[in-house]
Amino acid sequence: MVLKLLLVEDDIDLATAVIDYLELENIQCDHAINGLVGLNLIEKNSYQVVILDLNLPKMSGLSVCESMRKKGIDTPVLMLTAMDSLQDKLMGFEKGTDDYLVKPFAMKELIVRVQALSRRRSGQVNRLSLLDLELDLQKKQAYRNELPLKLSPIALKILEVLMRESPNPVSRENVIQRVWGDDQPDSNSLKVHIHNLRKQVDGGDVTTLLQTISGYGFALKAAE
Amino acid sequence: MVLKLLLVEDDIDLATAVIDYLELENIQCDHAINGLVGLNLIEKNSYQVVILDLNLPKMSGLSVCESMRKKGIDTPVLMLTAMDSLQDKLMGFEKGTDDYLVKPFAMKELIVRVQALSRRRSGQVNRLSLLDLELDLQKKQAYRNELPLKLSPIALKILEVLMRESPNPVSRENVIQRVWGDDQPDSNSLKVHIHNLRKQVDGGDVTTLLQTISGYGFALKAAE
DNA sequence: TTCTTTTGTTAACCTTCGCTTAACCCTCGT
DNA sequence: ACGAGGGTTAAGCGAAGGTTAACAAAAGAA
Repeated sequence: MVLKLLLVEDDIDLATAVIDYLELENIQCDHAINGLVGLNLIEKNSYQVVILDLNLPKMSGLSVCESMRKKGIDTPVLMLTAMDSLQDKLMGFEKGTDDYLVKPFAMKELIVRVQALSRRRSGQVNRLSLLDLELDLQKKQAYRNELPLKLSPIALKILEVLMRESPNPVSRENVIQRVWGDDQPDSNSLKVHIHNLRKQVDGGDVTTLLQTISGYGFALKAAE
Repeated sequence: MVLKLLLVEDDIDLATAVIDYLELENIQCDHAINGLVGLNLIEKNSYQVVILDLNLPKMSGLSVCESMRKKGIDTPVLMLTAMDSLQDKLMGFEKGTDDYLVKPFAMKELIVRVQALSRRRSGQVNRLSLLDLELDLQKKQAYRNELPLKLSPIALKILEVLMRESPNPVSRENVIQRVWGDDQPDSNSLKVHIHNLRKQVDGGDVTTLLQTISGYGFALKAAE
């Protein structure tokens, strides 16, 4: 699955170095030059992880983090900082930061920390389950009520994304981004795949799990 | 919310120190003396976070982490280590570790890292509440008295605006601006949405929360 | 290779539901 | 009494979502 990050950093040299390095690892990374621009991008697009510099023009990394949390965006945040004082770290965690990295840092460490943050939502664990719905990522096979479902590769990916976020909803854009990455179909392809997925998951005589959140996206959970 | 952790650590002094400190913060913590015992506990019980020492008798922290991941348990893991080499960290992240802490560490930092790890899982990131009225921004779902309300996207937005300002009133213009932005409807649309919102929020046999401030706008608060 | 099967995309069509609109009602103050 | 501010209701429209089938592309099998 495609990783997409946002780096908010005013030091151009550092930023390009990071982005270049990430590219080598096949990780796509947008860049914002200050906190305000960053916050706008975060609201508009959906990222797997956001990397924030602590000291930014216009709006500090902490404020950005605080604002996005208040808006209900819970994308994992990795904070970059020149300082190593405990106080700073504590402050950051209070505002909803997920991890810290002290400058200067090794590129490789940045990568693995980013991956650790995103993994919680993608990879590593190979069996997901929700009630009687199960997904074996090794076998690339899903089951409902022990019975195997017949899912196309894309349907499987969509199911994976939804199960990772369950019971929270995922926006259409977010699903599309995480399933197709950048060459996205320009039609109602998602609708069709959701339809097929639904037929398999909720097809039998069972409680429906795949819910539509009007004007937003979809969620996997038992109806309330 | 009550946090329940497992600490796997062979250094008894360190372990008791940690557990005592956690207790002060009202965090409950089980203790395992070696990797094998730890792994068994992890399988049997369910923890919000597991704290693993890297060097353990019987079975190293890394192996424990690897094993639990292979079994499909995706509880967040915080690894404690005496070493600070990049290699060790990389190795750990590969096996599915979520975070690292180098000994010696400040207790306070341990706490916040544990909290950061657990927060991510339980989705308690953003919830607004006023008495028995709650709004989960993640789930895009509001509750009154634990019961889910059926709200349209616009009603939800209005509710969010009012809850953020509660108990202060918000002017009509302000609500309209924040909900519709620039292409505003030129009719009594707001009236209708408020009406629908009211039906859901104050519909049951409960104290009314959505008050009209005559000549100005609306406020969410208990009537006086 | 060639034929077959699976999978993904597209577009046309249908259905449902949310939003706007307008008409009407109620109440209160002057 | 009547006008203004606010509340209620229902109709209609349009967009969002769901369904279906045809075609294209890719992957397998022979």
